[in-house]
Parts: sequence; structure tokens; C-alpha cells
Amino acid sequence: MSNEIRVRFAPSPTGYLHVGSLRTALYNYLYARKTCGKFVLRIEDTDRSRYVEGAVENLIETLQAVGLEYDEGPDKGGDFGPYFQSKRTDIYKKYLQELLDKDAAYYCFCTEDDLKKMREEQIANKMDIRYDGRCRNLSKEQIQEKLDQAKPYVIRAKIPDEGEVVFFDIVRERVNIKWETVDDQVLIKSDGYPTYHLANVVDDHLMEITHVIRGEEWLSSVPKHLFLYQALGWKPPKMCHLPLLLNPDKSKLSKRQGDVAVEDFLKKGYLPEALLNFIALLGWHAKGDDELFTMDKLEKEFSLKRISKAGAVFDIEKLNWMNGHYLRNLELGYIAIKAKSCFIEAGFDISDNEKYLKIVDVARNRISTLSEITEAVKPFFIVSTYSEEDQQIINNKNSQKLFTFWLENLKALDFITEDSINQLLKRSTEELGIKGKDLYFPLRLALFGSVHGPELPVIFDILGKNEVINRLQKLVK
RNA sequence: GUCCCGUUCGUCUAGUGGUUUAGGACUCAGGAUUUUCAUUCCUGCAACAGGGGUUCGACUCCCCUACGGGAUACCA
Repeated sequence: MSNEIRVRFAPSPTGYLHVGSLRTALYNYLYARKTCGKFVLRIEDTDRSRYVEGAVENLIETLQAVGLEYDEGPDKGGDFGPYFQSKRTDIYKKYLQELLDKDAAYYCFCTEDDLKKMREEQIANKMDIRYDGRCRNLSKEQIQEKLDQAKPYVIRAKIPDEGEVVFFDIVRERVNIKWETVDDQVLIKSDGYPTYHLANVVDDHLMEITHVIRGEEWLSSVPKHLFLYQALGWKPPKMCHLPLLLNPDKSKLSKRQGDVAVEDFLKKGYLPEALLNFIALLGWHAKGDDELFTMDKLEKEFSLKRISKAGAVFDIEKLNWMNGHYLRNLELGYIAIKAKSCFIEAGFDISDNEKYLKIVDVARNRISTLSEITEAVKPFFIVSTYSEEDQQIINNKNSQKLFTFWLENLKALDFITEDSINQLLKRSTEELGIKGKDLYFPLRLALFGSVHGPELPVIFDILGKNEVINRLQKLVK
């Protein structure tokens, strides 16, 4: 075995990639890159009842869309496959037998009804709710008899009932748990599939995972896992439990209170760069004050030791700001490609690429997500309808004088340059006595449908002479 | 209920016993730039959960309480 660091992202395919999972994947990815190690994708699909059609494909696509590339995985192969747990059942059976032989696990024939009753009694008697171990000491003969009767069974771990486990977690540091509080966990379900706990331990060992980086919800399961490692005579990997992502009300981040699916964020026009940057900062912070990170920089500066302990509220406001930042600062051509589908969906003509780029460039300054771009850009494609208030401005004497003046002069021009516009602006003031808001508002209203908006020369440039004249003409009474 | 984990501005966080009038970012407010809006820049508001210790000195170490979260499944 080499010293190579190997980490893994092990989602269960439940339909979509959760942003919390994305962060887990990101931290794993970053740690692998930082240490020149390997990043493995493993699909934890041992719960047949929760099988969702297409979920794995969706997961892989989303990971790809966001640029988190793994070194080994279901569609990539690798020396440690298969990377679907559902395809590894024979492997688990082998180690399960070993656990049975070593008396670290036992058959349990309790039915769901039995267990339900047991729990009710425990609650009624204010006892701890835990499997009471009634099948723990079944004799070989008893077991064989039930097996012969084809009674359904599960196999449970024979967790010690006294003493305590102490382990070290990279972010929690020393954690101390008494064995008596740990349940005799089911290892193999009655359908023959392993539970997370067994599959996880076996796979992490066989795949030579050196660091388990996952959500805090697993922290209390660590003793169960440690027990299995020990029983099998394996060296456990280093543990690293990430703080949870929270709703604004501090409960665990959930669908009820907004988007949690990564694909939804992408659809709404969040850039992978922004999403990743933002999410990296939820529970981790670099040494300095920097908060804007490219992937490269993240890979260089990331460190498990700087992960914080407390849960982090997912603050959409800051994501919006950050997305706006990336919209404005990433290469225009890249943003233009990303924005294309929005324009096409809105039915806007983007056949003139030069013009298209200009429009995107104007718009990117005024939006925080790509999905807002159509609205921001609409006046360039569609002549606006005016409110009563706007009509009053358009129809007043000065405005009309202005429009006529501009119309005449523009028509005389061969082509419109920024210079010629500035000159006309100047002349409007000198010859017509119109200045300030009385000058700019009507013009912008006529051409862009709003008193607020981009600079006049930009609007002229994008619209082109013909369209400018066209729009002006329509408003002259 | 029990076990485990956590608690610095509204939010994300820096901070590892004195360098701190607790720093940065988002939000918000004000200002500058701009014909306007947006962008950008500047300024400001705003926090160590509470109580005990330990110490010459605690945001930093220990204990208790409160609060929050997670786990208590033949789900992951």
C-alpha cells in the first residue's frame, strides 16, 4: 500500500445532488487535488426501496456540469471497482461471514412487529430505545432451525456493552462515546443487501480510502464503523466530519425553504464558479481575508484543519452577490455561451454575434443570475409599452421637439458614432435649450423603454441607426 | 427521553491567553463617480449566549446552565 491519499464521495442516488452533498464532494475533491491524491466516486445504492430511475446519471451529469472530476467511479472505472454498492453484494457476504465466524455479528430473527413492540415498551418504561439483544445468544441449533424454516433474518453487529470508544476526528478532535449507547446495528437487511454501515466500512477499506470526509450526521455512527474495522482487523481511515448546512432558521438545509438541488441552481443561472466558491466558504475559510477563489486557488489553499465546527446557514444573498461578481469578471465569451439558451428561449435574435456580445456585456452588469438576463435585455429586442407617466414625458412639448430634432439630424448621418451622439447631445442643449433629465430621460425612454438604463451611446450602438430612427419615428406626433 | 456535536455582528467568518477601541465579506444606511439606473469606490451600523472558576490578564483554558443541531431505522 502506498502513501497516496485517497478520498471518496459516496452519495446515495435519491434523485438529485443536494448542495450539502456538493460541498462534501468539493471538500473531498479539493483535498485530493491538494495532496495529489485520488478522488473516488462511489454510488451507495443499497436501499432498493429508494431506487430512483436516472438518479445516478443525473448525479454524474451534475458533477460534470460543475467540473468536479473524479479519478475513479462508475462510468470511469478504476482498480477498485465495481463502484456501485449494489454490485458488490458478494464481497459484503464474504466479510459478513468473517464477522459471524469471529462472533462479532449474529443472526436476528426479530420481525418488524417484534421491534415495534419492543420500542413501545422501552418508551413506556422510559428506557433507552435500543435493540435489546434478544437474539444475541441464540444457540447454533436454534439458528439452524429458524434458517431451515426459511424465517427472514437480519444480521446485527455484536457491539460491546461496556467501555467506551475514543477517536479523533480532524474537525471535532477528540470524541468520546460509551459502547452502551451504541445499538447492535443491522449489517445485512432481510433482503440480503448490506446497510450503509457494513458496505461503507468494507468499501472504504477495499478501496484503500485514507480519509473519510462526510457530513456531521455520520459522527454518531463512527463507533459502529470502528467496531467493524477492529473486528475485521483493519486500520480505520482518518475521520473528518463536516458541519451541516442550515436553513435561515438554523434547521438542517431542506427543500421546504428554497432550492437545494444543484441542478436547480444551475438552471436558475448560477455559475458553477460562483456556486463552488460560495459553498467552499460555508464551513471553511482561508488564512487571509480573501473570499474570491478560483478552483486553482482553492486547490492550493484548501486545508481540512481550517474547517469550522459549527453549522453554516446557506445565505442566498451572498451567493447572489458572488454570482454577480463572476458574471461581471469572467471572460465575456464564456458568459455569452452560458447565456445563449436564455436568449433562445426568449426568442431573441442573436445571429449577429458581435451585437450579441455587446448586449451580454451591458446586461451582465445589471443582473446577479443569468436567468434575469432576458428581462434586462428585453428593451433591445422588443419595443416597450409605456405607462401613463412615461407617456406624459414622451408627449410633452420639449420631448417632441427633441425627437424631431434628433430624427432629422440622425437621418442626415451616414453612421452613428459615439462622437456624433455626444455632439447631438450638446446641440440639443445649445439649440433647443433642453438639458439634464429633460434631455436624457425622453431619449432613453424612447429607445430603451425606461428612464433608467445603459448609457445612450451604448444603446445607439446596439440598436443601430435604423432601429433608432424607427423607434423615434413612432413616438413623434 | 438518551447519547453526541456545536454557540463571535442579521448571515458567512478571522481570531488559538496580553498585538483587539474584536478584523474581513454579504446585507443594510450614507456618500463619491455616472445625464439616470447598474457597476465601481469610500464611510458607517452591527457580535464574543449566560453564570461560575483558572490566571497578573480571558473571545481564547475548565465547569455548569441555556439555546441550536445531529443521531437514536432492516434510509443513507
